[in-house]
Amino acid sequence: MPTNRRAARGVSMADVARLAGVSAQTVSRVSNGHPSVVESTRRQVLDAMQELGYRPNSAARALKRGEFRTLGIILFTLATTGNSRTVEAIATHAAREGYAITLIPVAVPTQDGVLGAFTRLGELAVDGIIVIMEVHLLDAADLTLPPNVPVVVVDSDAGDRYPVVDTDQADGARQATRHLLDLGHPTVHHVAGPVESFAAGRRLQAWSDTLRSSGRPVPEVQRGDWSAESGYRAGLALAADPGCTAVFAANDQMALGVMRALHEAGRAIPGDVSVVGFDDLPDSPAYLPPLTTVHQDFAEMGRRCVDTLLRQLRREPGRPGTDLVPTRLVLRDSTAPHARA
Amino acid sequence: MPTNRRAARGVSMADVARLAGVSAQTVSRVSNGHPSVVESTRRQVLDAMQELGYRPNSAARALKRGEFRTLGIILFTLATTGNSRTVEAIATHAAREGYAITLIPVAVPTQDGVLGAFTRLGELAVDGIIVIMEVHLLDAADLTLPPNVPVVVVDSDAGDRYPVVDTDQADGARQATRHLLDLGHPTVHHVAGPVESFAAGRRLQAWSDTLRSSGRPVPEVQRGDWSAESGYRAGLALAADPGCTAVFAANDQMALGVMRALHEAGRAIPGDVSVVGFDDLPDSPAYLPPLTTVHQDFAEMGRRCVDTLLRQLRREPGRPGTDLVPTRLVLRDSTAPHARA
DNA sequence: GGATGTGATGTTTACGTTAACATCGTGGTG
DNA sequence: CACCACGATGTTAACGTAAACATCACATCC
Repeated sequence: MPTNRRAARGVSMADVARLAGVSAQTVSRVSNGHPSVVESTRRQVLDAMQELGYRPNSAARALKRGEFRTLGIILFTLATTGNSRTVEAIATHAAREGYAITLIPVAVPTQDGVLGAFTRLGELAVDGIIVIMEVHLLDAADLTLPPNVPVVVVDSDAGDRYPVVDTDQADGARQATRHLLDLGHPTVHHVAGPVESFAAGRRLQAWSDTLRSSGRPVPEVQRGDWSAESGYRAGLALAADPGCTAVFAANDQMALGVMRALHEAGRAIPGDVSVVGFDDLPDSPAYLPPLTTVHQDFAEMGRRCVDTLLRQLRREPGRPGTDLVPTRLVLRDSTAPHARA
Repeated sequence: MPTNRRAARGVSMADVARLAGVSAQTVSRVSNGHPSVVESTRRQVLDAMQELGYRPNSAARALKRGEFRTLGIILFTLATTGNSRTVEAIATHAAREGYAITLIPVAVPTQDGVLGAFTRLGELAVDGIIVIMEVHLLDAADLTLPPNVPVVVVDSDAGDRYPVVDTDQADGARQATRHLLDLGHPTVHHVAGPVESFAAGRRLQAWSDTLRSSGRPVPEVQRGDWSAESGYRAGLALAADPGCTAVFAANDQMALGVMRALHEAGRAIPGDVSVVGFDDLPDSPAYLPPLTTVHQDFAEMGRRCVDTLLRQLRREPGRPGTDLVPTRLVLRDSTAPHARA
């Protein structure tokens, strides 16, 4: 067992080369699996590396190669399920392609203006950037995306400025609304996400479009902030309206809150009121009752984000514009045919 | 408006220096906010940077400075709330200290052995590593932490090998169990997390210790995997046991599942059965009924992780061993005094 | 007015790696 | 046997930045 007395910090190829009795270039070749190194030499070098605790300096490597093999993700928060699952999917797929992921959390602008150390995004050691938020919110946070760095955007309408990958929000909302109408409900109430969210806007728009094109009245919108708590507040308002028999919540968490409010008000789900969510959280089958909801394919999203970005990096021709990942409605127990009075 | 005709890729200090009519060193000084640059020169340099679309090459910078200003986080998944919230807290606090975060997802070993590109963790461009999992699981995944890189571990008992930061699992579980006993329940049933999880083990241990030290019987443990679905299955088993009046679930999601199972079995919560969770998810106040649970302070965890790691990086004296973040019990509506028969 | 200090800027060099080119020996070929 | 091809290894230079040192102009002091 080698005694790693010597600090790894500062062990360079030159040190390894000296100990192994070869040139630094040969060490480099071994380190990169280059074929033209004879087995005996290779062994010697590997032994020397082991003994000295050598590890390649990726800064030097990146400098030489002109790339970091790292992608950056800019977002406000990981706290929403959508974001954390998207990030996970991106990280997994990027790893498969040999890229690491750097997380760049941006303090919300309202939050006493402290932006941390990332006022100068250009200094980040990344080859490309994935932005998970509305682009104009970046501007609001006083951040400018570095020019000439490939960018992909999620949850935004920046299709003209950058390639966009997104869940097909509109189609998901349409399916949810349609489903409730098909069950015979005269109309569908909506608990929307925050105004700043592009996804929330698209879901809202598709909901009202669907109602309108079916000649149904469009009830007043309840605004939430994605949290179950805000859904609860919206639910209290809806429970007070006896004409409300069907609710489409813009995400599962708010649907959870809505259901609690309805339950407390003595409205049975789905007997009196049907509820549909959006996201298909892992927990939603365990809600009371199990929630009918729109399934988002986060893994596919992550895959497409990475692929789109890598295609730009490699200067391959990419279809520009917006790339929509399909959704599908998952039927569970929170929806039922309208009980006609 | 400058025409960014020239590709930013390849714009170096030398280019900026040439255009501004100064030396590269002066550009460097401007770039780093060094004080001894006269205002007029600084302006010239900044204008030249702007015109050329210059952005510092962080690889070269890292090479020169010998540090990346980046911390790596190794984990299996972001899908659990605990992980994603810990990561978010770490990222936020690290940013405040001027460090970026690199995410290193590790495919679970069982998952057809594909480890992606990270077999050689040593090549990562990070100054320190935070491991969010049991260390021995890393070994199982055939990964070796690079020697001489500062490491902090979360959710592990590696206290002898590395500094550990963790939630005070034992105390949280003790509070939960105590609370139920104090309400008069003869004993407390437990829905535990998966056997691989250190946190799950600690919660289980503290639960049974608490029961034993109070002279109570220790019921058979139900095993879950953190998911609401697994909690539901455990809940079905518990609902079948008329002697079960108090349940401590090892996390909120499983508590959610337990409550659904109890509800379906016609057991009222908290009338017939009291339920306590662990985590205090943002959603748990919206559960039916709002869940009494053990609050974890993820922000504090993230802060301590980063601080501990940075202290090692700066070679400051650090208290070694395990650093426990306190928990507190949040009382809501899912627990009530035992209704004596 | 010459010595001295000070602040602004320039020059040199090294960080660790790898592409490109150079060298050297070995074995095969006509 | 002279020549060439080829595989293994070595040498050189460059990637972009910043520390250390050098220089220069000018103000200050006796």
